Amino acid sequence: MYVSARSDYALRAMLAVAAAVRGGGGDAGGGGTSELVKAGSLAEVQEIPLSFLQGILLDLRRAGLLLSHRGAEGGYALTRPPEEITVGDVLRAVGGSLTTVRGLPAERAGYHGVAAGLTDVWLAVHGAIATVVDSTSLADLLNRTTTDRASTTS
Amino acid sequence: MYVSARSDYALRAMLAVAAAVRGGGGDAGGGGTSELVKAGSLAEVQEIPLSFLQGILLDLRRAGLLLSHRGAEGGYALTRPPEEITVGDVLRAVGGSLTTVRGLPAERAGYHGVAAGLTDVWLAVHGAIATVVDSTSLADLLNRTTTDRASTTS
DNA sequence: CACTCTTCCTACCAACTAAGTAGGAATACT
DNA sequence: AGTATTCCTACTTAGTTGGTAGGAAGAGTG
Repeated sequence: MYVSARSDYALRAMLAVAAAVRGGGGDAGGGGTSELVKAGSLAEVQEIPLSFLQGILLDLRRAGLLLSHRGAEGGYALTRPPEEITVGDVLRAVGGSLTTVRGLPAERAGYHGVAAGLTDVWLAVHGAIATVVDSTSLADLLNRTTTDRASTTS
Repeated sequence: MYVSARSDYALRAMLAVAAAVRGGGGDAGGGGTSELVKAGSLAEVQEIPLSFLQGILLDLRRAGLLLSHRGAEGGYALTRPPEEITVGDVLRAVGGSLTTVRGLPAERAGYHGVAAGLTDVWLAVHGAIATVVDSTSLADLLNRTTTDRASTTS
């Protein structure tokens, strides 16, 4: 499994958005879509090149994971609570299929002869990966961070 | 998980070697390293560019999965019975680590702040993949091929 | 309306990797 | 000596990845 910079950045950005809403405004907010986070602040806090990040945020919005507002007080917010967004959702939003064999989506690798059994292996691997990433939500990751390992040194 | 052409070819070549020994000579051979398969015949039966395959076979030999002999009646053979060689062995021989985050080997991705929990996700994914590929041997794949699905049309 | 701030979108660039090729040196057998 | 094969290095080519630049479109403010 190769995790590209794009996927990595996307996850970090989503986590940062989720955390900002939690810590910044908390549960007090009443209205509809308050607590927007700007791309610039995401880039800064997670050390991601801003213009690169903007393209990623666009993908996440198109995939329906983020909503955005332009203008002076614009920014980004999650469309769903962090409990309902999984790592798999984010990965698929920016990266397409989870497993590919030479660029093709696993099930149509086209083997002949003695290699036919390989298709099953790739499908099994795909299933194993999906199980992990689809059962881990952003909320899980945030809790793990703040309770379990509060800023360990190096 | 991206399966490169290199990894794919490596697995198919190993399977072809294992099958050739099985079908060609069987258990009759007495001496040390009989039943050598030539790179050319592997390339042909699995439709792999020969000179590309040669580099892959070299990696497999260096990793201790194949032995080779030069000269007129030269070729390749497995160093261990196909029951004791797993898919994971082959993948690691040609591809290095199974999971990488932006080129780095998973455990040293270097996250700060709210993203710290991601390391655990990648380790879990790595474990899930390893479980699958390390519990599937070449012999498993050969049996699956010959019994379960003997040359299905298209 | 003018101005500012931010997202949006397109095009582009540089570096790297993957896939494949070519040509020859070493080695083994006849 | 001669031939067949593995071995090894260097190279080419095409595609992807990571990152940058520059503006157009929208949203609020005085």
